[in-house]
Amino acid sequence: MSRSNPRVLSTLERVGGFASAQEVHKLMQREGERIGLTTVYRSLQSLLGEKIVDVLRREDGEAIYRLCGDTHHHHLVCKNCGITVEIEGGAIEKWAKSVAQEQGFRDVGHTAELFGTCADC
Amino acid sequence: MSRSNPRVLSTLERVGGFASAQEVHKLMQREGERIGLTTVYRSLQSLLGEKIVDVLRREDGEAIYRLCGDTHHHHLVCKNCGITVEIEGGAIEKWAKSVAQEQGFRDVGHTAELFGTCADC
DNA sequence: ATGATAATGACAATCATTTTCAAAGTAGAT
DNA sequence: ATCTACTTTGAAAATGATTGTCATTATCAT
Repeated sequence: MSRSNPRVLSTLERVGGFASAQEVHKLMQREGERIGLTTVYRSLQSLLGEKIVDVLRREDGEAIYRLCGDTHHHHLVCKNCGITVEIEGGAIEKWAKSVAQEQGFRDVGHTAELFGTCADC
Repeated sequence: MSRSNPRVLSTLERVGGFASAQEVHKLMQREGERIGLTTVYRSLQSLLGEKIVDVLRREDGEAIYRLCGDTHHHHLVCKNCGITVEIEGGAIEKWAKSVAQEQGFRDVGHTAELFGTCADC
């Protein structure tokens, strides 16, 4: 099918935080890389499938990506400045599992995000 | 400026869960209401500003709205048939609160959704 | 009724994302 | 090196949600 373009990954590494497909593309262009927007989208999609990157949504709905570790975690995002803290979600995992069982659901996954105002804002 | 159209609100009440602007509009049309899509968007925007509705994002980025009643709850959705169960989220509330405090965040809200396969599917 | 102000909706514009498809690259066999 | 089958690429068009525009319509106090 389609593998992820390594230059996209390395750019995202360099960013060290969240970036949208459009931003990654612009950044690469600015740095002289010749790559199409389509390829950037495809690569990010791939990386997402391989669980190498995480996706989140900005307030306007634009998808933003960033590298994620191999452990399943959640985010605490500042609504004001966008700073993000990774959170351990052990409590959530347990909760999800028990709720699922109660309701007779199988293969239950979950999303959970916290947002607020950080200490500096 | 622009106040929210009460029919939009009452439609959302009737839905009793999440719905996108497009869905609210379609629903109203099906029920014979004559209203423009633009007005639906504006009204939801208004309701959001007045904190009468909550907004969330679907996986594809489409914005979905729901009344934010006084009891905060979560959803367990079947990926296959779409059936939805409302879940009490006391455990999450506590978790969110404690995490927020640890990290020095204020005014922390959260989103949490569970999805899986229901017993009938 | 009149005029000021706000609400409405058809339509066009915007913008992220996806799809299409033909061209370019790659690897392996001969 | 040449041929062939397969994959990757990217330009351009399509899609779909959301927002902007602006003329028309409703509202309401005078």
